[in-house]
Amino acid sequence: MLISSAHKGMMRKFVQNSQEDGIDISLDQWMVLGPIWQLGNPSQKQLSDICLKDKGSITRILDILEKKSLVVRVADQIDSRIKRIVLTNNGKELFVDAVPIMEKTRQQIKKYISEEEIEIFKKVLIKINKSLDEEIS
Amino acid sequence: MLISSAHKGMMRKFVQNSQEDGIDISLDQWMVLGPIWQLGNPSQKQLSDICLKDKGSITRILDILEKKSLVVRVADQIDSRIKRIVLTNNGKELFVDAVPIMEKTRQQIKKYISEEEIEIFKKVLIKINKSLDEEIS
DNA sequence: AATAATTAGTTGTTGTATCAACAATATATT
DNA sequence: AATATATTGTTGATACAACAACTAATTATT
Repeated sequence: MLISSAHKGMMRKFVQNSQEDGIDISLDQWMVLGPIWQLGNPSQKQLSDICLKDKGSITRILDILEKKSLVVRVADQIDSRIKRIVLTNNGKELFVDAVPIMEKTRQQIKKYISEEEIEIFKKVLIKINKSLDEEIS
Repeated sequence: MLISSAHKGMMRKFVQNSQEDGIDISLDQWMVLGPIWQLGNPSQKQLSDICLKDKGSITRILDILEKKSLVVRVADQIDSRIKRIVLTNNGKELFVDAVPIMEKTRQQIKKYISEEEIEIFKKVLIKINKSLDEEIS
């Protein structure tokens, strides 16, 4: 319950901050856009692995990002099953604009939390994720 | 990202455990069913407050729960705007069956985590939620 | 008592999630 | 080379989210 609430709250906060700065993007769209930036021109498969989202979800988020002309799909020359995702100039701009908002949100959230606490917090999250992975396999 | 991943993983785990035991319920449905049990016959407003969900979401989840005949809506005698949510016998049964699954899931997740770590983890989550509340008001 | 403001619940819209079925292309097997 | 298997992406179904517009009923105001 607490996790759910914190998770939701953080998402809401980020979107809210973005809108205050006139950027129209959802957190999910952001969470896909980020990895596209970092990975170069990833395939949708890579994105779905990194973003922890279903292929189907990625397809639909990319549909939206493409409609907003932030991104284009380019068929891979070698393996024509693969579509590589390329940021448009629009997309790059938006990304650059959004970075400080991300940072601002992070600061707002961490305001009352010490470094040690954050370390332990992260450790626990990682452990939780590890336990879950174990059971799945 | 970590929080998102842990949150998703835990939800998945619970649903998976439920299905293994032949119970067909989503975590969201469960998260509404629980409070109905605890609060007696709550109004939908109470549910939406406690579950941290929109009124609209509650309406639709209850639609589903009613279709599965786990729950019925009963108009309040005094204030006829209010609908009180009542568990059917089916609903009560399912609830009782699901409790040990919840517990099992909790144990699986906490396996490698010490009590102290959990305490700090909770504290951080509460702080995060508090920071977020602050900014909203 | 009549009107205004508030509250409870429903419904529509848009965005997203998972799951499953499917098409197209690549790779492995024999 | 022909068939079987696996992989990538799309699509449809169902479940959920936030937000906003709306109805019906209750409470406050004047």
